[in-house]
Amino acid sequence: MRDGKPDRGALASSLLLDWYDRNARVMPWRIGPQDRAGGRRPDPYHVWLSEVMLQQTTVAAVRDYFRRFTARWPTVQTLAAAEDEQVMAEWAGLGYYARARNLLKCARAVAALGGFPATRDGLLALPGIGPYTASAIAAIAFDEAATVVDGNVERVVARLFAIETPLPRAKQELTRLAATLTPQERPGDHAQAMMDLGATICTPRNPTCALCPLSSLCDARAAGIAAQLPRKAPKAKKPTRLGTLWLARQGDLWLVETRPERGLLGGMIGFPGDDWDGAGGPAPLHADWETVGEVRHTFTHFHLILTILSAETTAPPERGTFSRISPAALPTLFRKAFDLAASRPRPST
DNA sequence: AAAACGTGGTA
DNA sequence: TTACCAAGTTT
Repeated sequence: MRDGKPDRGALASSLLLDWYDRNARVMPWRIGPQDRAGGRRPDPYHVWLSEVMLQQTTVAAVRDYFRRFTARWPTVQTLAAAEDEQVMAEWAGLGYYARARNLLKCARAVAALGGFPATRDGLLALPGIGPYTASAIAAIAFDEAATVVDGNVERVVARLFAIETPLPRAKQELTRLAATLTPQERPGDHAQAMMDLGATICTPRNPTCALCPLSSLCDARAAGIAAQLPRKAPKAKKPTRLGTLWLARQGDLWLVETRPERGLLGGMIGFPGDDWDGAGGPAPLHADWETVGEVRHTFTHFHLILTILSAETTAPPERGTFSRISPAALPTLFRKAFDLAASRPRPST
């Protein structure tokens, strides 16, 4: 620019936006580039809700959850007024349950404020909103020229500038470089374009460079190392843990307990179990327990193999409460155990 | 600052 | 089956 050379960031952004105008993915929470140009704005509530759901979660998994949440709670005020258990139940199966707890805290804070803060800094102060989400909402809902850096953007930028430093060490440099691409005009479309490009063209394994609007500017492409970037530090092997789950039944009622707010599956309904450390533990009530099978499940940082014990009983429990449950309100691990025990034939009365 | 925190799809 | 990956945040 000042030196007369074309600004690489501005050129990249321009090419990217042209591509986005023709190739933007359609999503329930998104205002497409055409409507956007016509002056339509996305509802900040929709942007926030979708962004939180999309944290470490695929678009395919989020779609139906987003539709159910917005059908049931059309505004942040209605969500703020919802009961915790209802929101946790609606989130069940989506994972990372701290998001749902923070979602409610955030909705209540926003309702108390009378609306969403319109700046990145203001958004950053809210629970469950970190650097990525604050930038995304600021850019998409409020046209702030904030730089959005998610896994897609890290990959696109690492390749565009051929950054060979492995993640997470490269994070700061990638953020700095991503900022050189962020335009003052259409920052929200730019952010979504970067993510669409990363999700559909500049993919982790086999990038389709032939279709990429930025291929002529891409250093990694020129060096023939696009598919090798970004480099990542090797991950630790997951340990395997063993445990037991007790599924006690009284007709249509099952013995369940609400898990502590903090920690794994926090705040969710679950069946009583031991500590999943292989040591076993006392059953929640005295009964003639029958082994009905085994459930294997993998969490972020360990594999789990649970023995599922079941009993039909009227004995008083030492833990938990007998309740009518909806399998859909259970985290996936417990839903697997439920499916096993519930499908078990039992003596008719 | 490293570790905790879910799930389902894909190679 | 195993490992990686997906619009990260919190402690």
